[in-house]
Amino acid sequence: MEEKKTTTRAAERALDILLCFVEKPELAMREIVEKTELSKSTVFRLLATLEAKGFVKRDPDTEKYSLGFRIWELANHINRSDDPAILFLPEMERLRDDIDETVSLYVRDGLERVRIQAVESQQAIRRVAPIGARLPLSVGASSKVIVAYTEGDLLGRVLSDPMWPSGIDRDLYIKQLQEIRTQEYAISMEEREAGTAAVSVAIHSRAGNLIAALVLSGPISRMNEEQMIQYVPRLVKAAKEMGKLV
Amino acid sequence: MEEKKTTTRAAERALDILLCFVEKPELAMREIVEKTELSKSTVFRLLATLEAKGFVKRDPDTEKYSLGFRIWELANHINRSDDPAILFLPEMERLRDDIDETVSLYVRDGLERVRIQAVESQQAIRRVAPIGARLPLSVGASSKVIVAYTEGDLLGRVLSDPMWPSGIDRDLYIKQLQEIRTQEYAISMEEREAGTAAVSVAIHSRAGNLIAALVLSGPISRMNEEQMIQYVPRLVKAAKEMGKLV
DNA sequence: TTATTTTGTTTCACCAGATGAAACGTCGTT
DNA sequence: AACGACGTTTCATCTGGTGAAACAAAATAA
Repeated sequence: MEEKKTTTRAAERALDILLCFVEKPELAMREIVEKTELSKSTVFRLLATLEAKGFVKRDPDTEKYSLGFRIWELANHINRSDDPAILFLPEMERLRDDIDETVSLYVRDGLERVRIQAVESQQAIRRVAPIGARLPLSVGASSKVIVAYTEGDLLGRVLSDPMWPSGIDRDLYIKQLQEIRTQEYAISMEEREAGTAAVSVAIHSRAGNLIAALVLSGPISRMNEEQMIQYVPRLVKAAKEMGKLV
Repeated sequence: MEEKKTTTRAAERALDILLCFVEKPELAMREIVEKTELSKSTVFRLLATLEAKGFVKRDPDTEKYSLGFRIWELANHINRSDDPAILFLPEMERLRDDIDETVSLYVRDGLERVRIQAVESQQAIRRVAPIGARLPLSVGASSKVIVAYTEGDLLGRVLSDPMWPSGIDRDLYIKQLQEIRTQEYAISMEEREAGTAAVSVAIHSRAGNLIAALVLSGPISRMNEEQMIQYVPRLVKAAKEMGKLV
């Protein structure tokens, strides 16, 4: 699509290696070679660089790599309020007040999504949304948003996950992802839970990275497809506002 | 000194830029150029790379850079128990039990040190050590250990800090740093607080990075110079053990 | 206002140094 | 002993990272 090449390959690759640890906390060099599709020598050298700077460490027994103390050090210097869960809360509340359905925020963790923030509708019948809940990436509107906008071979790994539900058609799933990328929202009707519908959009940073999936969910009695589509512009607006904060 | 060159320059430099944010949470490009002593073009390109991957973000108004959401993301995937404050606690307790003086752990934050962990002596007269206390890098045994083993121009910045105490001789301070690097421990007698003495050693990661300063402190009535020097081997042993954990 | 400085962005020719293939080492397994 | 899996090192090739310098934009001075 866009062709901007003001980036440095070697650095880019080193950062990619760091991001591998989001999938799995401990990695052998071989696994990193597979994930990044770089040559053994390159990964070896970049890992040596990262290790020398303390960004990764290596267990001398298992010889596996994991994130090093520098990450911990940097994390201490990142503003607590940079946590999307805190940063996005006011905008989520505004959205909930406008529509009065439950609003959730999901980020990916490996092959799952985690609800890191939620504000519930104030109606008697409402979707309850405990923070911290973990759900698979195979079903649900926000799952598809996350997979649709994540670069790399996440899709392949989700599809080949042994936990993939036998009731779900892989080809349909792939087709839905395409649709999501063009229409920029995802809808699910009673996909994971009977009686529940949801509509989700992606939150991107200014640089274009996927930060999280924003979801509006409620009972199908109030949320038919037509209704949900009418909510989309409001959702998109909220996601844009949130993106600006990151 | 040591000549190992299995590292990648570009990646190394990108990581150096990230570490600049430990000093100051918001940096203009110019400041990063100064700190890293790289050329403008290089910093510009590397920042673009870091921004594209979400490791730094740029405030569109001030045009200043700060750490991005990826750091937050990685931080969520680092084991909570990788925090030195938790990781080193058992070894600190062992040390305290052996010597029965207060043991503290300091890390640097800008031009200060922060006590991130402490276990106190169980004697009636003892050094009390509240966790979270912030002290200047100009005085105290652990300050000098931190400055002595930190690469880059930390020393210059400490010396030119307007907060430098007028009572302390800069040349003496520099000389003491040299001594610390050769003898591998630092001693302070009533330097910051009357009646208190301290002996400190560095904790290095296996890769050779300074993680923290380990300090034993107590009343001068029990801690004369001779006595403290006898404690050094035990301190060094503890620091070695801790270094293995990182 | 115009001149000057400071800071950020883009271009470009050069060649340092990043790269991947392949060889080598070192385990553990059959 | 032969094999395979994984990590390490070497090396010839040539990509792509580099800094200087030009350019642009914005702030400050005059």
